[in-house]
Amino acid sequence: MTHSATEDFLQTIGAVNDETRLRILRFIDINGAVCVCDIESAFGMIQSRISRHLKILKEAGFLRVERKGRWAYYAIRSPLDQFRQDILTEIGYLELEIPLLTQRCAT
Amino acid sequence: MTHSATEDFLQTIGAVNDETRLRILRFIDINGAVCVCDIESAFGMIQSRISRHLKILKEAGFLRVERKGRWAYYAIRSPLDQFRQDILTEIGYLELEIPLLTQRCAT
DNA sequence: AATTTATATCAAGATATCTTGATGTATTGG
DNA sequence: CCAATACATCAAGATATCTTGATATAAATT
Repeated sequence: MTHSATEDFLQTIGAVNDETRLRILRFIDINGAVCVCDIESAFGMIQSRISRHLKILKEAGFLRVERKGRWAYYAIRSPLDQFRQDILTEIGYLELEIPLLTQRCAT
Repeated sequence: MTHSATEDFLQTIGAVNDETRLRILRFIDINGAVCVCDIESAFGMIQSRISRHLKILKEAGFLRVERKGRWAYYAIRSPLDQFRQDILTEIGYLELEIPLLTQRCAT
């Protein structure tokens, strides 16, 4: 399904209208490509919740996925258009609680 | 009540996460200071609905109000910070249905 | 002072979004 | 082949947001 510019705008805006997604987006921005279980353990949130938020961020054009074996690596989509880049920059100014990526789940 | 940077961001984003508000914001951006009844008649929406959306846009930092007699004139707040300006610019690219301001209600 | 006009706000129903727990699918390792 | 792991998706309840209609306030007009 294709999107009008307005639908695209609202989808982009809607994706960053949630603090959990802001934190996840920033976490990925800081750490680069990470798999779902990395986020899950760093944030202490259940998997379905993380998966859902990643899907929303991906469909809004902020993230890309690359599957390797059983893992799905999410990273900031590149290149980002100017507007999404502006949003990401703005998110960088917020005082979000971003957990540390202490250990990676992929062996 | 004061806001954290994150709350401010979410309030700003939340304000433009609604197509009606995008249209109202753009309408004001195009026409300059307008009163509530101008918007009401141009959009063919009931007054409480317009009033509510204006309040949300004002509290999110996009609009200012100036009261003159019984009218309340809403205009784009100036100066706008860079991020809100970026958002407003982006809204300018959308194909929104913006009604014409044919007649002003203030005599 | 009473009425009209412009605007704001509130309560209630409709709609959308978020979270959780359960289930489904695919890949890897035994 | 079977079990375990990583991830996706769905259904249901909780929460938030939007719309409408009713009511409140305040200024202007009579």
